[in-house]
Amino acid sequence: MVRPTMEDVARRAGVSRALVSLVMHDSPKVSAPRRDAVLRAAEELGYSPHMMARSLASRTSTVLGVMVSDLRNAFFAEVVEGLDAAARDSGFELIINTGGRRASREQRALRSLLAFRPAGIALLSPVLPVKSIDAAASACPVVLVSRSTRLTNVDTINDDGEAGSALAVDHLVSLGHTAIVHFDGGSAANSTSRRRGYLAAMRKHGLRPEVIHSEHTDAAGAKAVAELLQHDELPTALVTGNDFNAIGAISALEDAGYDIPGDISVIGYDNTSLAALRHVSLTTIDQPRMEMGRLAAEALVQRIRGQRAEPVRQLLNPTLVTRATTTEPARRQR
Amino acid sequence: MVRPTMEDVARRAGVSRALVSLVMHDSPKVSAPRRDAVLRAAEELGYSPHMMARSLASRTSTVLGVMVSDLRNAFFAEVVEGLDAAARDSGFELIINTGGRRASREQRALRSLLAFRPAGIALLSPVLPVKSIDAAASACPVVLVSRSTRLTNVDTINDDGEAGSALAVDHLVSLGHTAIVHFDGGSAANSTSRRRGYLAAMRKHGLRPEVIHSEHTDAAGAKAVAELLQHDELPTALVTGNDFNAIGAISALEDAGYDIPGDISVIGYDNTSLAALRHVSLTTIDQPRMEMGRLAAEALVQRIRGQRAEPVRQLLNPTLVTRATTTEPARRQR
DNA sequence: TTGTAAGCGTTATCAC
DNA sequence: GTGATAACGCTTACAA
Repeated sequence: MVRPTMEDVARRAGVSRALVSLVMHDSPKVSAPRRDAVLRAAEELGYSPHMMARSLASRTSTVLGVMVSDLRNAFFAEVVEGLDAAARDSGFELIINTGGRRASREQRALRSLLAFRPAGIALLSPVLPVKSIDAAASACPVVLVSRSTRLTNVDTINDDGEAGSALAVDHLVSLGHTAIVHFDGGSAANSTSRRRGYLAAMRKHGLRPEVIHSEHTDAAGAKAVAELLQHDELPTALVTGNDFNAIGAISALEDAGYDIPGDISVIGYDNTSLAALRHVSLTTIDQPRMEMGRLAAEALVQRIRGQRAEPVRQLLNPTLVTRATTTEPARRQR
Repeated sequence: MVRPTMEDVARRAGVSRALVSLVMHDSPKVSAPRRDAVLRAAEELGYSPHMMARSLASRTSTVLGVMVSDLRNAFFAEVVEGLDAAARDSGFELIINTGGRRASREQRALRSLLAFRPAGIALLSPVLPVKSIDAAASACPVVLVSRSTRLTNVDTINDDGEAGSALAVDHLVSLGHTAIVHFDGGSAANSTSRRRGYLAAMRKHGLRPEVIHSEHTDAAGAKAVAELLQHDELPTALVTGNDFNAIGAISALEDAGYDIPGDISVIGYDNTSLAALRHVSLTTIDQPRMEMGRLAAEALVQRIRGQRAEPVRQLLNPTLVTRATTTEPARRQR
């Protein structure tokens, strides 16, 4: 388990350590024969540079710290995948910690990351207090995904939840719907902006908004439908808080004898992989999650390279994915 | 961005660097007043130890390298989550790289990880050649998840795909089914053992097996049903290669006018989050994915601590999750 | 072009 | 208990 060092390579190649260092960074100012000798010696010994030692000596880092609440959440997993791809392109490695959406655990995770003196840190939807974020930002560049801030030394990458909900409402209105109800996402981080977008869009079209409180699960979607069924008159369309909620709602509506989309159109949010299943085929709102990860990494790299000082405020546009759960309203109201 | 060092803390507390080091490791052989002085100085300066320097000087590492093909795959995301939890419990951090299931990329990812001189490495379902794995194992402890090996210096954590399929067949047989068809997973890494388990279980029960070639997607499931419908006589039950395939099959069968499970019982594999949706409510086979991650981390930690030299060969038992897509066969055959 | 030597921020081994 | 001092594996002026 004891690996060869630069010293070993130097000795074997009959040169100095500094020369080996130059070769490893393929510096142009090394003569061909020496370079070959070094490369051969390294090859024979199975030498590979020691990143930590390199980092320490050069006072630079090729590590990007990432704090994510939970990788099982497909949203974060995709953002991390985007981060990873962009980081690799720029020669960085990811060191990942989970925070479980609990401030205390996030605090610890952040401290661990900082101990590696990373070149930059990406915080995905953190619940950390602003002062912790500010403190981190004074140690290295920081980018926030799915969270806003006024800190000018911190970049942010967000998806435009208001625009997404507006897209959903606009789509339904263009199909002829006027009675459109929103199932909201309760305490989830993104539900406020989604609700706000729904309300604004309804008002814009001169329609009366109605919000039923729900959560981001299929059980909650079914429960919200139960509540809805108490009404004298049913809406012709539903804008749900996310795909799971939509699936639960559809299932409950079908159980109650309604046809989707014949009787009621339903639209989800997130375009999770299940929305694409032919069994589900859910019309929904897509956010460019991988893209968000890429942009986060790029924002960090720019700051690391000192190419930018002003904060970046990315607000990504969601798009509508039309599938089989939305159509024109039935004529039953006449 | 220039952070205080141990030297700074020592100076401010009026002690030597060595003493600060002792305090940071809360060594018992430091007098209370000195310890307090050091702690206060550290606090005031916002000092935090430099992991890389510590690693270098102590010739130890608190880093676990992880290579995963794709975090968007829920299976791997959950395994990583388990790794992360167990690593944190033992004081390790994860540094993650993706390999995209391409040997060349995996090779590069592995090299990157090794450059950090990690304490151990976890390879999730790698397609790397054995010799690369062996080479890595000569640098540090290595654990393989979802891949077997004869290398005795490498541990493996696998789920028992044969047992899982047998569980599915046994369940159906106990309900009274005899005409049970398998949709296999094609070129996927796990499909061979699942198919083998199906075949063995059918033989065990004295039943005639029938395999229809398919893939791990819902579209493939639907396609396999189309093929099935050419038959004169339909089976009463389906053992599919995974949950997506099952959903696609169910959807296609319903479109063709069959009731699930009234006419045909269907069983999935993986217990993905979508199987639990009430709209789907799929009977399926569950593998303890988080647990696999935990065990992988523990295997590494044991080797790192020198507590074990013999290889670990974990074969985890899957379990049957009974939901709404399986029931007794209809009597139509009489 | 190549070598020398002084760090980088720690830990570890000694003396005291 | 506490403090020098020599590593750890590498980079980087600066000399040669």
